[in-house]
Amino acid sequence: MVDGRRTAKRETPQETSTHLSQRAYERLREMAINYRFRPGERLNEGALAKDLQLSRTPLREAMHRLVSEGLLHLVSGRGFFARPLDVKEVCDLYEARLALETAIVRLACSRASSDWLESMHSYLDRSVSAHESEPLEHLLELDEGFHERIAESTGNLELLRMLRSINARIHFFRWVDMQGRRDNTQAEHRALIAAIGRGDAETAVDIAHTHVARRQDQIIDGIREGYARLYMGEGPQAAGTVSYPPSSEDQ
Amino acid sequence: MVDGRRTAKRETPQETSTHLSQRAYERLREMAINYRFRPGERLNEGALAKDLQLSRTPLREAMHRLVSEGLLHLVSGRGFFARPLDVKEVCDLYEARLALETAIVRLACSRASSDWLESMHSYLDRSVSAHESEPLEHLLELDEGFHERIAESTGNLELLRMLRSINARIHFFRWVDMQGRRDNTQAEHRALIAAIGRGDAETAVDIAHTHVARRQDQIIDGIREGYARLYMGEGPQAAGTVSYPPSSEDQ
DNA sequence: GCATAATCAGCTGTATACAATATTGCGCAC
DNA sequence: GTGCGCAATATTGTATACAGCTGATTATGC
Repeated sequence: MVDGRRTAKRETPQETSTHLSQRAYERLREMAINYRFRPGERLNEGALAKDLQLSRTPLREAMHRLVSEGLLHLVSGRGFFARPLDVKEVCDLYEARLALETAIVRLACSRASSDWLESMHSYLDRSVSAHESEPLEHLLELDEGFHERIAESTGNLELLRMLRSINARIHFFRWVDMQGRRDNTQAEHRALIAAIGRGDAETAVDIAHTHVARRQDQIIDGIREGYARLYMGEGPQAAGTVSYPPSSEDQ
Repeated sequence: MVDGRRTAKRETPQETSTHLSQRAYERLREMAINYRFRPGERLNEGALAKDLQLSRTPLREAMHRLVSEGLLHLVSGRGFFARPLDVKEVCDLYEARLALETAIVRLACSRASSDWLESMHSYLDRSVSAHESEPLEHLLELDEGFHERIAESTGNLELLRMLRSINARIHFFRWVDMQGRRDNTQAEHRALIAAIGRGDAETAVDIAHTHVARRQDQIIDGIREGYARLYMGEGPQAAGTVSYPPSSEDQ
């Protein structure tokens, strides 16, 4: 009666990762990023474990990692919570992203290889062909990919890691924001790559700055809209305990 | 025979944190930051758990968090490893720190309150009095504290968090570096605060940049020295399995 | 009826059990 | 001696057991 689980796992043959805690991490991360949990919702380990078909041990390991990444909260004695919709936090993240992106672009200007420039042009070509037809989600991924590739071009894995971590946490808000206006960022992206190609740091930084900062202005509205979207109608879960946020400190 | 542990815990009365996984996290973090483990060393969960007087469950939870923070590595099927001494990684971290610090100082210029400026002056006064007498470790903490306070002044918790994370990972190398020369950074710190106080972003950024970048030059030597220090004589552990590094990619 | 106390179910945090895998040590051929 | 294969051993990854705490619900006094 003990070992049935381990073999049952094999019944679903296309398991991607060997370890359950890793699988749990990936799935929970996706859920947290997209606010599949209601903001501030308390997460029941038993129920989640059953859902994901594993035991609480690897589940909790995954959850601890997500706490480190700011995607879940842990309250002593009360367990894990989905991150709340925190306006201050999102603003901080946007500001941090702006700082990062600026530094990354500046570095890219002095390091971008011609191979890389070529690959970016073809990346943008592919993005163009995708533009109006694709679902929003995919367009956003293309945009994130664009900026992460610039980070990769610096060769600095830590900057890339930080950018990815921030992108994960603001992903949902950018998605909400994009629903309002599907504006075309293609031209700006081209100009940015051109400037990087010329090694023109001042222009490149200026473009990147404007590009990122423009959204920052609108983001607070976006968060409000996100609130509405999650609590009215189309929340990802059916009937919900709208439970206690850990209520850190602000607003 | 099962419940003895829970009460045994109380025998050491000055327990700071309620949860064992939290305690394990704090202790392991300190150990990882200071390379109390040999670089790349495989960490035996059973032995560690016995050392820390807890079971493997909370220990592994703590370790997963440290993996997220780049202080441990996890290799599928082989367990947890101390981070290796990775020259490329440390260089990346220094570069990222430079970028962060620049952005932080720029923000601080437009946000620093007079209260904050006053508190910084008294912080520097206290640091002066400590200077030549204190152990290196304490001087380094003062320096880290100085920079983290500037980050706090921006009000941006994410920038602060990122700075702290980086500082933890380069702490050891700064320590090694300081052993070479106990140079006086007081004057630069004063000048930096003064520039921030005037809202003079260009000067402030320039000071911060020089201040951080200067060390970057010397850091590679520092890492080499760190190698020597850890492998020759004074390693923190007595007789050791100098076992397999996960051998990521470089050098 | 309202506030407070007592009970109870549910959940978390930790320890332990156990199967599968990795590593070590040994014998043996060469 | 050196390299290979196999047995024994150790260690990981996961499941389960269980004590104590949290929050809720019911009971009780006024």
